[in-house]
Amino acid sequence: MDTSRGGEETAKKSSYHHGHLREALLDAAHLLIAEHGPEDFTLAEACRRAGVSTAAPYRHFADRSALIDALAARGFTQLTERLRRARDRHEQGSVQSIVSMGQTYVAFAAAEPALFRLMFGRHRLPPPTEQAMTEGAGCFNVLLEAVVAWLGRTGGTPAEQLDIAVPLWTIVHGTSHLLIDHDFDNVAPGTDVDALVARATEAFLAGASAKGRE
Amino acid sequence: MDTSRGGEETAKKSSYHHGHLREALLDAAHLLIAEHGPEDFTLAEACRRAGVSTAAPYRHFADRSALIDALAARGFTQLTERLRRARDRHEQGSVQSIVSMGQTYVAFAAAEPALFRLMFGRHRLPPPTEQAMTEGAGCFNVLLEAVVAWLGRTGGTPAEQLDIAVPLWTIVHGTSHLLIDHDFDNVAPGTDVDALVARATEAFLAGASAKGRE
DNA sequence: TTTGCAATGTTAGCAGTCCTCACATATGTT
DNA sequence: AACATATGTGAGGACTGCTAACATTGCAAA
Repeated sequence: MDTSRGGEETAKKSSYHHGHLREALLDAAHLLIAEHGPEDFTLAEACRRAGVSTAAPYRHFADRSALIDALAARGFTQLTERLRRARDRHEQGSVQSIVSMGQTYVAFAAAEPALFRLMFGRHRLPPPTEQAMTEGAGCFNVLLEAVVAWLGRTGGTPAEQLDIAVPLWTIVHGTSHLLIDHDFDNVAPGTDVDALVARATEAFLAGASAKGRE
Repeated sequence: MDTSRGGEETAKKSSYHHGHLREALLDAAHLLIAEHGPEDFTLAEACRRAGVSTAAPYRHFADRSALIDALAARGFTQLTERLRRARDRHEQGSVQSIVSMGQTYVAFAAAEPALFRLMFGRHRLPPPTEQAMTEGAGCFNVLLEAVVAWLGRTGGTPAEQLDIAVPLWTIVHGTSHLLIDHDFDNVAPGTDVDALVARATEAFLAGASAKGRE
C-alpha cells in the first residue's frame, strides 16, 4: 500500500516538513472513515494521526470536503481497475463476464462501505471537477463495453446499449447499498449477494433478449 | 400536514412553553435536510427555526441522531402508505401493479432525496429500535404481497418469493440512489426513470418466469 | 382553591470542530 | 549565498452538540 517513492531510507530528515503529507492525510482519512463511517470523520483526527497540526491540510486541500473528494477519486480508479480485471477473467461477451463484474462491484462495496458511500454519495452542487466526472464515467464504460460485446456482432445502437447497461447498473448498485446499509437484515437475513447478483443479472438479460427478438 | 389538534385559536398563549415542540422540531429538521442535505443538518439551526434554545430538543430526543431516526421513521410510514396505494391502483397480481410500486418508490426518492438517504442510510450499530425495524419491514412486505399475488394461485415458497422480490427491490433502490446522487448525469443524462423501472422490471419478471418454467 | 410535582423551557459553559491569519521553517533556483 | 516559494505551526474566531443548574408552566391531588 506504499506509494513506492524510490529507495529512501530516512523516513523523516527534518521533523518540520512532513514530506508526503498529502498522501499521509488521504491514508489516515481512509482508515478513519473505514472505522467510524464517513459522516463523523474528523479532519482534526486525521491530522493527529498524520502527526501534524490541524492547519496543515489547508496547504494541500481547499477544505475538508476537497479531501473527501480526493478520496472518492482514488476509489473510482480502484473500482474501475477491478471491474476491468473481473470482466477479462471470462470469455468476452459472455453472460458470466457481466455477472462477474456485478459481483466484483458488490464485493467492493462490501469491503469498503464507507468509501463506496463517499464515491457515489457526494450529492454536491459544484461541478464534479471534470476529473471525478471522467473517473466515474470510466467505471461505467467498462460495463458498457461488456454490454456491447454481449450484444454480439452489431453491438446495437447507443440507446439499446444503455437500455441494457443501466438496468444492470441499478441492480448491482441497489444490491450494494442495501447490503452495506444492512437493509437486508430485517427482511432477508443471510442473503447470498453473489447468488443474488447472478440470478438477477441472468434473468434480466434473458428477459431483455427475449423482448429484443420479438 | 397539520397534526390536527382540535380547534385551537390562540397559537401560543404562553411564550415559554412551546406546546408542540417535538413536532415543530421534526418539521424544521425536515425542511433543513431538504435544503442542505442530511450531512450538514444542524440541530442548532432547527432550534432557531422553531424559536427555542439549543438545549430544548434534549427534552424530547436523546440526542441529535435520535431526532434523525424519528424523521426516518416518519418517512417509512409515508413510503409504505404510498406503495400500498400504488399497488392497489392496478389489478392484483398484474405486472403493472408491481411496476407502479417501483415507480412510486423512485418518485418518493426523487421528491425527498435527503429523507430517502436518511431512511436507508442509517448504517448505525445500535439495534434499529425495533419500531424502525418493523417500519422498514412493513415497506418491504407490501412488495412481498404483490409478488405473492403475481406468482399466482400457489404463491410459491417463501424462498421463491424472495428470489423475485429482492431483485426487484435492488432495481428500484439502485435507480433511486443513482438518480438522487446525480450519477446518471455523466453517463446517461436525461434518463426517464419511469421507463427505466418499467423496462427493467418487465424484463426481469419475464426472464425469471421463463426460468421458473424450464 | 391551593399546593406541590413533573414536564418543559432557559442561560451559561465545556469540549471539540472547521477554518483563517500571521508567522516560522525548509527547499530549490539563480 | 540570497531570495522566492512551498509547507508547516500556533493562536484564535465562529459554530456545534451536549450537560448542568435554574426558571416557568400545567396538572392533579389535598
